[in-house]
Amino acid sequence: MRYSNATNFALHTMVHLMLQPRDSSVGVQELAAMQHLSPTYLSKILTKLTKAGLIESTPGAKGGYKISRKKHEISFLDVIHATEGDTSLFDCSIHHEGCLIENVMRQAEENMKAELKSKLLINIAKEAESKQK
Amino acid sequence: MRYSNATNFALHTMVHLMLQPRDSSVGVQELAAMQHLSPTYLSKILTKLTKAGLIESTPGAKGGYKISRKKHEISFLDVIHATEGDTSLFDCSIHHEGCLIENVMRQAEENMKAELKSKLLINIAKEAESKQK
DNA sequence: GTATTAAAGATATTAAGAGTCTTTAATACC
DNA sequence: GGTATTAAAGACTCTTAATATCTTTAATAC
Repeated sequence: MRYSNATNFALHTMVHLMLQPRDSSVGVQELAAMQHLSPTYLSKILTKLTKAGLIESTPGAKGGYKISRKKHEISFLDVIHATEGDTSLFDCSIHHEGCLIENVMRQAEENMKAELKSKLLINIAKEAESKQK
Repeated sequence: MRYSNATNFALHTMVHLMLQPRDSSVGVQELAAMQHLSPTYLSKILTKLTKAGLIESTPGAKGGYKISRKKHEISFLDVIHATEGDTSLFDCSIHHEGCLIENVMRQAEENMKAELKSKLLINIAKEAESKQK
């Protein structure tokens, strides 16, 4: 059980976009080159982020992607939801109601999600920025 | 991303074995029938649990599986490790050292694992037993 | 109109999970 | 020792999801 590579790429791209000057779009070629990915592949991931409202896309010449207005509210969990979908880590197909085992697993998952929801990407971006200097 | 079915079956089987009278072995046929699984499939899962030291197997006539002596120390995490392996939920292949994103993900994972380590199967077994009565 | 760029669709490849079948080894019982 | 029983191990199949590429379409700037 592992988060997909797409989630990793998405998180790094999000942080990168957060560090761009206001209202400047970055094309998929540049973003893909940065992470050594093919543009078409990263494009799939970026479309998911766009549909989730985490970034905004403008097609056409001089187009590209930029971070959404919600920049300061975007959490790790938001990105994970966008790329992984909103599925449960654990599903007890045997006992449909009130499975004791499932209750424990679900609680652990909820706590992890709560933590990932409390971690904002903007803080990572700021930390990365100050490290570079 | 989801825990495998094997983990679910393993957890249920463990609880069942915990509720057996002391030193009585249960065969894979019985365990499989209970969960509507084929014996050969469940056997694969049971072998993992055996190798992890969570249950003990005796081959041959009148053989089968029984819970290990560590009965009162076995946690959810122990079973998950046995079936899922000991891999990380998240791996940042880009920045090998001190990736800020990876740090956050790893911390969340560690916290979840700590919680699953604190939850003992024996308590679930006892609760299930008292519910049946 | 032309160049540029995101979105969408079709498709191919790979990896992992799920599951079966067969063979081998160990044990109990006669 | 022989037979029935049962776990372990290996080979193999099937299905699904992730990964990835290529092509076409639509939108935008100039």
